[in-house]
Amino acid sequence: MPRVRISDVAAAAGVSTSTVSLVMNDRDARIPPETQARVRAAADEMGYTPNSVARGLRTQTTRTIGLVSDTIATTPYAGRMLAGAQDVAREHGHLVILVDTGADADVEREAIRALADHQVDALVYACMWHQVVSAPDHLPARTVFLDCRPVDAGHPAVVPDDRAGGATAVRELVAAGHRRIAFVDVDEAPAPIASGLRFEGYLEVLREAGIAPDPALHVRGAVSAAGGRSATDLLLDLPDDRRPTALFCFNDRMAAGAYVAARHRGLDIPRDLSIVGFDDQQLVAAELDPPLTTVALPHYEMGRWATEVALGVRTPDDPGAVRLMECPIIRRDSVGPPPATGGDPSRRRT
Amino acid sequence: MPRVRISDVAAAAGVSTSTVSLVMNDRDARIPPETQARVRAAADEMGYTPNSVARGLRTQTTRTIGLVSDTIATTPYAGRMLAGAQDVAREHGHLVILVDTGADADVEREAIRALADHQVDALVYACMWHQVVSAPDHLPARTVFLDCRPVDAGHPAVVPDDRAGGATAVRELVAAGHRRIAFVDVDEAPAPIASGLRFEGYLEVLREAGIAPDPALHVRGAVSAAGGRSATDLLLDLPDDRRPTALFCFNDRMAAGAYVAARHRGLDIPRDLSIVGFDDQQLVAAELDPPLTTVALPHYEMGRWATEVALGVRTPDDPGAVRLMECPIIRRDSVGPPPATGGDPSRRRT
DNA sequence: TGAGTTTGCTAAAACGATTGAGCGACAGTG
DNA sequence: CACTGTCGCTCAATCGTTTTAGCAAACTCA
Repeated sequence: MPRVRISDVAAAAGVSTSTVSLVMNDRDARIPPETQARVRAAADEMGYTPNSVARGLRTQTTRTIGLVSDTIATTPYAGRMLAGAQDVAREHGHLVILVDTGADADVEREAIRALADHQVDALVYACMWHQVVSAPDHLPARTVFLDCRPVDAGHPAVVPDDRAGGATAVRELVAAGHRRIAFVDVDEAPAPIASGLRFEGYLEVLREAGIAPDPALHVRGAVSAAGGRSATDLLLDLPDDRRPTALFCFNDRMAAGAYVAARHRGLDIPRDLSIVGFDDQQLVAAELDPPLTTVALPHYEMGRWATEVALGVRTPDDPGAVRLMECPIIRRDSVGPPPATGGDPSRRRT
Repeated sequence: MPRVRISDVAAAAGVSTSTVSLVMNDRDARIPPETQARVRAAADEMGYTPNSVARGLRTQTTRTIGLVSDTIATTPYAGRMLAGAQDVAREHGHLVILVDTGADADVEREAIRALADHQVDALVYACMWHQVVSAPDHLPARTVFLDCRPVDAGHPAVVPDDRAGGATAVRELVAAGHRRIAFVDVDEAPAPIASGLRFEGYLEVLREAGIAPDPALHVRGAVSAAGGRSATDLLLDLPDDRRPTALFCFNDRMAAGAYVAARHRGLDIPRDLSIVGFDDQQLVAAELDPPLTTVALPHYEMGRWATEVALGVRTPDDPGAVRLMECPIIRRDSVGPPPATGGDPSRRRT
């Protein structure tokens, strides 16, 4: 069965297509209720909804937004950004056209072009993780950067507040009574922005608490469980009086490695060692034993924010500035008070 | 700067819009090379690309496909289906409009409507995991089901071959020499389709190998590490001569729980116990220690297949039948030969 | 030379909505 | 009664393409 057009409805209701359009869009109050009712009845009856393509051509607005990302879709990591974007789009009657460029510049250029050709009303340019990008050319006017910031401003951007997140993590540890707190960092080059920022937060809280930072407590490893494990081994090899009682890990996967390292020495978490991670990756943080206390990346909220400003339903408090989104702490069971004695902890598990 | 239209190019090249269109679409061989070159030069110069909305209206084809899913985007699980769909779409010059319904029937209905209004050329209806769904009404003609099968046929569908996948997993264990192989199943009600199918594969291979199935070796637990752990505990509590030497776990998360249970008894994997999982969830399978041998769900391939048939660039070998996609085994380090003796394995770790 | 064919292009009609201008009927007013 | 306003609707243009039909000139051939 072919689609029903506005002219079909018009014929059925005995009016012109103009009238149908006017009624369907509530655009002319002068049309008497009876006629409105008649039109609406006909439309419902026939299951009419306007063809978006035709409408788009006429109104120059398609009720779609483009979402281009480097690898958001193919990776488990940041799906909730997409969910946030999606939800906002739906709330405002928009559809989202997603294109995952696989971080290929040619694909990206082509995608942006294609989205422009499709007349998306807005574009959100998303990255997998917090980074600085050189904004591609020919971006639509309404473009918002998500989880990345363009080198040259000009478009709104939202990223996680990694510094504050780092501070939150460390503050949790300090509040539990720890004073020897290590930062299990990544050793990638160039260092991810998040790394430096979280470290800043770490130092800030140490300063707040009057704890002198010990360079030996800042270790690095690959971004993986294995990397976290070997970095943690370095820490646990320190002499008793310098060994940390708590770890702030760059992310949950590295924290998982820290668990392994601790377990291999018979250390109990959190009795002998407290750990806080970052990212709140369900599959790892919640499944660890004990479940990991961690700082969540506000992916969903960032996705919402970006889409709201792209759609123009929200204006940045401080246009021009990069919006920092708060990273909340998720308390689970990997943080406790430091062990009473500095002595060698039991090698037996309870 | 406003978009450049075909009429701008026509003016610049000193021809009519018809000619420009004809040239751009290679539709009339009678236009002499010089004119073609002139038109193309003008178009390139001005950066002209046709407005997809206008073209869509005229040609009744938008070069977009709709992808509606229950929760594919918001969950780490099946992102690669999306990637497969995306890649195929791009290869054929299409864009994908994604809508995640959150498994809400109203949202779904509305989304399908909206996609139809936008005149998507095809629709793929994706599910998070292999299930039977009652196909919603008013689906576009070119609809394909992905990772689910409609109760009433009528549209092509593709799902993983869970039975064969189960067989593959168990065959791996049999090949390593195991004879007492347990199936750590899920205990959800109703049981997921995959559960029954994988169990069938399990039984099939046992039969092949002349091994009598032992009902005590079929245990169940919640779909989580905790569930896997407690189910495994049941198994490890069995008397020595009935205790399994190998586990086939319903999925990787449960396998992770099995690791925990094994470790708590001082069992080494794979020396004392071999384990194979299912799903190949990177974050868990690859990060376990030792890395988990598992059977992969062919999400990417299914996404590709579904999109190819939706786009009409591939026709199902057997239209009407549900396409079963092979689940390949990913060999890592959690499978080894059974322990030489049936005696009590060491409680010390190496 | 004239008829037919080919060449090189264009006019104009779609596609299906939205929307500003406007028209006829009627009511109200002076 | 003439004039103005309002009401209830419609006309027709428009958005930017694609595509069919076809025109005029050049060419071919008998």
